Amino acid sequence: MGAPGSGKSTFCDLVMRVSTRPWVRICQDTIGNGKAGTKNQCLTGAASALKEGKSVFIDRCNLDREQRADFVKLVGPQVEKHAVVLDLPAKLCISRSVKRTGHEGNLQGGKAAAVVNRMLQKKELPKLNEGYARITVCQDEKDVQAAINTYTALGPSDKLPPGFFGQKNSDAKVQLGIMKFLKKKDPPGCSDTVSNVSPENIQSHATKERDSNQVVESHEEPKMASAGSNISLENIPTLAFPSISTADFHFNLDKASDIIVEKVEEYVNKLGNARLVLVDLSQNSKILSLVKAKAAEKNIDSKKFLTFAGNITKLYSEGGLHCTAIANATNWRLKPGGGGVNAAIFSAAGPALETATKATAGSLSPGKAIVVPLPSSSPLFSREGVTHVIHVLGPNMNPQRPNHLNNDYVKGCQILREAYSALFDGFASIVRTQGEPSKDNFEKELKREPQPEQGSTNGDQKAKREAAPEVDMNKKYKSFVKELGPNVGSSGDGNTGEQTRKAWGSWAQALYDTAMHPERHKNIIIEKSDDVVVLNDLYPKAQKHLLVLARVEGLDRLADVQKEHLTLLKTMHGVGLKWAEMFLSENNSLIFRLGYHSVPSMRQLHLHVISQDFDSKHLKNKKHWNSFNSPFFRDSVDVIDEVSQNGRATLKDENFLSMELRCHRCRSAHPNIPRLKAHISSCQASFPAFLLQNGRLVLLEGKDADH
DNA sequence: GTTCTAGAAC
DNA sequence: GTTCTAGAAC
Repeated sequence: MGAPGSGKSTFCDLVMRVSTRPWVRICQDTIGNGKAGTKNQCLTGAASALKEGKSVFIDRCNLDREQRADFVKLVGPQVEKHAVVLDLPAKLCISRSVKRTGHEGNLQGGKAAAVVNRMLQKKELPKLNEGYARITVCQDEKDVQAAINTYTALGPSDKLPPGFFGQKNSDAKVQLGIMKFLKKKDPPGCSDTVSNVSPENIQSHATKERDSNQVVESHEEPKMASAGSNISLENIPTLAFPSISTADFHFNLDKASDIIVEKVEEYVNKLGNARLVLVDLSQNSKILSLVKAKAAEKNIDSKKFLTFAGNITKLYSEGGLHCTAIANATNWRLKPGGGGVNAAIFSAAGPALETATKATAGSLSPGKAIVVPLPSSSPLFSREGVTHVIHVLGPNMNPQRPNHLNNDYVKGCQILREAYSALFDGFASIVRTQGEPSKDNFEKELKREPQPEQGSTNGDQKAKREAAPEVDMNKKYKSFVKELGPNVGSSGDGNTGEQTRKAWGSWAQALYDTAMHPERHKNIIIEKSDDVVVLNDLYPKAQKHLLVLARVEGLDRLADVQKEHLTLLKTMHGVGLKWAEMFLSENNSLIFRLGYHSVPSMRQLHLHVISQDFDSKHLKNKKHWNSFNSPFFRDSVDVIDEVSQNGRATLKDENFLSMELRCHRCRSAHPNIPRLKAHISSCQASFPAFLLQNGRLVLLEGKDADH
């Protein structure tokens, strides 16, 4: 399965060239005497090849379930069905498709892009319950090569293990480094096969689209919105737990990982929609990779069980992962200290946890766990949204410590199983009694704290608002580890405020100087008050693009913003809004968005007020586009919400800037800036749902960005 | 932030 | 040959 240009034919060819298995490739592009044929021809061809005892590749896009269902149904269970999904970046597929139809000139190329876009919008990843014994999802060239190797090595009577392989993050927000893919040489000999990959799809769709514009204008419901935007947020009870007994208690990692996976598998379904997260501080954690591999083998739902490298006491503030409960691998006295996770959690939770723990129990025996509700005075509660700590004691295999099991792994494994059962039972009891402890609850809890600066007028918005940060493990984790350094551990607080900051270059000082010395810049300033200065962006990226500068020394960027700046943020928003409305009164077709760059290039906090036409000669590169049209752009309304609730705004990774180019309305992908600009100049699709909410878009009253 | 430009992509 | 991107310099 895969879009045109994803490399299906190449895949088959490379396998068949070396494989000792009798393969037959059924390709709709060539099945009609070397020309494109029909689906029925493919079905018949496949059936007869199977009857002859051959193995068959169905070389066909098969992106939606309906298309592939007939092939799965073709033969009974005696024939094993596999899916290999070439889920490569849209841009790469487009680029290859355009290349192979290029002889017809640009128009053809443009249609290829349109077709790939359209097809990808219909993409449904296959599921095992469609009838596949094995599914392999390839998301980059490395995955593809691995799958090629796997199938090449498959002898005539060999079998592959069943299950789902490959990451399922179909809604990955960042697809980086397209150029890296393109720079790679195609495998030798593929150039002659590439030319006949699925032209039928392109031709037939291209014919249908002959009268339409060169690029897809999706006037349909923008399905891609859910894939590329921030709409879906995890809002579910989550337990973060460290690996029990494998650190100080020296429990064998391989055995421990087996038990973790076994117990997770047992509980993951009992827990309903709740989620389990195995956490380890180390970036190269052996236990994490063992567990990850074994969980994948067992096909455990990756939405319900994840592994996460990071500091368990800062999962929300540093990792963007909100966990309702965290497990503490403690000692039998339930006392702080001793190093490791126990020391870290007691230290981060403050004396409140010690008191609450004492009130619950005096000691703990191996294999047991106790649930301790965390008082709201604990920083773990207020900062991280953790409502419960579950202390758990595992078996001790460390001969240097008292009461060790003398290498008795029969007993050790039994106790470790008990420990995880007790832990997950404890979590289950929280889930049951709390109903749905969610981010919303977390936010409600936070709101209980006195917030003098906060008006009560927008409470309604808050309830609907999408809770703060998305979970984006890889990105988050990378920057997170960079900040913490590899060995920052149990010491607790104090080292997280300072991030690695680039120094400002001389060219980055212009806005700072304007804000601090407005009198020197009278010619460009269009409004000035004690709090802010407003000016037109020197290189506007849209018809209307202005900046509202904060006039506070030391407030260089969003990362510097704290709760004390809430009033200022609201002032800036108000000023920006006023200007947007002024522009709207002159041109009622404009639509505005107000927000900040997560990592600005210019010093001095500045709010962008920018019209959504992006019609500008200054918009020249990917960074320009993505800085306004990826999660890197933080809407002012969200920043205000986050700062008022958490005291800081979430910043998104700079990697978003190299994300593939997608239309901000219909979310279609485009191979380069000129093509993107040609598309957006006429795309009238409705904006993604995310932008239609909470006043993120500013437009004329009565006008509807939805139509 | 932009400009410049080599070299890749087309 | 022309278009486009990415990285360095500023």
